Amino acid sequence: MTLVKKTPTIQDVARFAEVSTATVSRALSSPERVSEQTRARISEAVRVTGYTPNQSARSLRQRTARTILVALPDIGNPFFSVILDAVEREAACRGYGVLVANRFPGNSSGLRMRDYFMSNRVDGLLLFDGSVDLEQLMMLTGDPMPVPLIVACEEIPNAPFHTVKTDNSYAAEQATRHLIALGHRRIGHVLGPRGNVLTGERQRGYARAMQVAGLEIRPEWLLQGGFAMEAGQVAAAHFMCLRDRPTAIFAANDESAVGFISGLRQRGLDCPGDVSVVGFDDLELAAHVWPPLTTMRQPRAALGRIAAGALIDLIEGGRRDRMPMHMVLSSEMIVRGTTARPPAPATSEAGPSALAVQ
Amino acid sequence: MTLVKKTPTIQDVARFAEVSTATVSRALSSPERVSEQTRARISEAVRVTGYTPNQSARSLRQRTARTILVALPDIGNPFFSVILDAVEREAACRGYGVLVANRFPGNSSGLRMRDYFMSNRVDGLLLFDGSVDLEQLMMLTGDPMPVPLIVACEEIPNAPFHTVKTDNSYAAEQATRHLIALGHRRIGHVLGPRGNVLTGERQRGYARAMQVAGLEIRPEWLLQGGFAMEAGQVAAAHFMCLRDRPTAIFAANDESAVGFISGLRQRGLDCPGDVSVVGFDDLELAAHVWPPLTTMRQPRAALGRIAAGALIDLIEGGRRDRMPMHMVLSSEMIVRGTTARPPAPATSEAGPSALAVQ
DNA sequence: GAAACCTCTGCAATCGATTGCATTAGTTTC
DNA sequence: GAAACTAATGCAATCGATTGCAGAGGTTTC
Repeated sequence: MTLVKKTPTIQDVARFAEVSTATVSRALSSPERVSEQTRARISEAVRVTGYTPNQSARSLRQRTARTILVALPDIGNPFFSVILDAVEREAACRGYGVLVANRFPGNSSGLRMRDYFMSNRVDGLLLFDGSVDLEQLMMLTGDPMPVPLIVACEEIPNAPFHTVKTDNSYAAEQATRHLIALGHRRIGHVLGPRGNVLTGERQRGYARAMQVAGLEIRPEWLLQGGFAMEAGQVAAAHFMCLRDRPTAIFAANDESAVGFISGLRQRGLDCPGDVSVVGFDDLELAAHVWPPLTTMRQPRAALGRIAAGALIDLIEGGRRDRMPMHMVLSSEMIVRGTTARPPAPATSEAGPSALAVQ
Repeated sequence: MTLVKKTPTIQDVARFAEVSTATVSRALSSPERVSEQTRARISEAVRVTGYTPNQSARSLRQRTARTILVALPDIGNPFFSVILDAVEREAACRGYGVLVANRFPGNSSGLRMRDYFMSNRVDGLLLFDGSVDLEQLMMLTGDPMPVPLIVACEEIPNAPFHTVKTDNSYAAEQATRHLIALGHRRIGHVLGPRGNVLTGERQRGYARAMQVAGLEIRPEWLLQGGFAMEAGQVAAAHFMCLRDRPTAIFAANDESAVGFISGLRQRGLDCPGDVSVVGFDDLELAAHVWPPLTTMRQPRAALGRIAAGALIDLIEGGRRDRMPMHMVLSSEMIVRGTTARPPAPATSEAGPSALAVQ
């Protein structure tokens, strides 16, 4: 009914409440500084006019945007989208908006982020993309780290940033130990994408578990892979070519695990009958494929929430700590249907050679 | 090296280039209005100072935020996250930022969106969430639709908004026809969530295909479902209880299809050996589960791109057309491994009763 | 050569909220 | 009862870019 000509401003509220704009502003941001009755008049005026503060004006004056920038390598990936969900929730609760920036082809991403900061559109950066150019980033943050920045999930080696991540290496070790505990001795690993930090950490965890158990790591059991389902399928094809196959595989993530299992199936091998497989991440997918996937759960929602919260603390605290802070969340083993004891014949067949090596 | 004390402003550029700020502003936004040499001096000054326009100041003056708000029911869902990806790309290309707003518990979402507009943080709204309160929305858009708004994927019935979506009903009809063409006569449908517009459209398409082919639709073959994998698994449990089972199922989406298939498997039924299943959406998942899922592909990336483009056109065109525009993208049948001819015994068994009904 | 017309540039107001400083009125202290 | 203090409010500058208006200088037109 009420045809709104223009969005109401603080002036309108002030006029209606018969006070100055300064008083209105104070009534809204620090109510204790305004007398009870004036406050009541202003509340009423706000209600009647339907006033909402203009964020641009506020940003301009206060030099804060109440917005964070979330940089992701791939929003389309369910791994990240669940995290983004949690980030958005946390930010919204604390009155912040969330701008998303997906990785761009080329390495222009760093520049794009720089632009967001320079143009005062965002107050802080939540970086999930480890591939951003380090130099561009350093240029962004300057020396005394003037830009609130948290690197999450991925990690930029040797860079002095706050990080929030999960215990990748230890989790990978646990996943491998689960297979060992089941009786597997010949265990392979589908690697993550080449050059990725996480790939390295998970491989290290796998290697440590094998070493500790005194098991052999054959180079041909390290299957080239990646974080996509296709990569898992390709790894399965390579797996089939092995003359001396492992009885279990630790895959770098759930998607490669699922691709790997479906690749096995296509070629007549059963999981977990012939080969046990353990994944990493615990995507929704994992519980619902058949057989349901045994995997290491990464607390993705918690990670998003904590990262966003920490970033906003950083923004509001104004303390640009010299000491980077590292928060590590722990993962959890979720045992489902893709892992089982090794097949009897395979074990006896492999027995001698495995012993011979030790 | 260069320790930046403060972000440079247009004043700094003006001083360096020895012109007024007005000229700098014009040189950047309408270069043809500034002489060649002045322009060169200003470019140089911009380069040296590292100037980037302050977006808050610009927004305040021009009353545009160069930002769109994308409202989603569930960012964590891969269906939407791929769309969001495309939206972000398109928006970025056209110089717009993307703020995301996930659905909030309660029905406060509409108010939250209203706030974004009233506070001048966003110029337009891309609405993927059909559950937003219609009244709150109308209040937002006012009568002559002053707020650029596009409803995508979902649709708000009887509301005069621009829409971008796929041909759900027709696509569902095609999916069902595929099953009929394979020789199935007893075909069931795992429904989407109750009350959802898409659920209705897909069910209608299913019903039309069945009618046109002269096939019976038994009420007990309409299995309660939803868009989640769990829902598919529950539907499979109900399916098993049927005394007279369909030989094929059209599931409302890929996730319910995958859940359904895994539910069948758990209970000893094979797909497509015993039951053929066709899904809807063509998520990444679909190609990589085993067997790979036959499904109707929705052009999600195209949808995101087109919706974002149309919204920005709307914002920039300034033409608040009275006539709502409806863009319909078409889906594509993707035949993979979950559909096959019906099993011979089941067909002969069902033959008489099916004939009797006709 | 006066009028009309460009082209280029600067002045200063403007967008809407915040905030340092000043002012008024009322209260406490000794 | 003067001094000191506190509480509540207003004035006006400020954040940084954009833009209507006007003026300077030059060119074209008749």
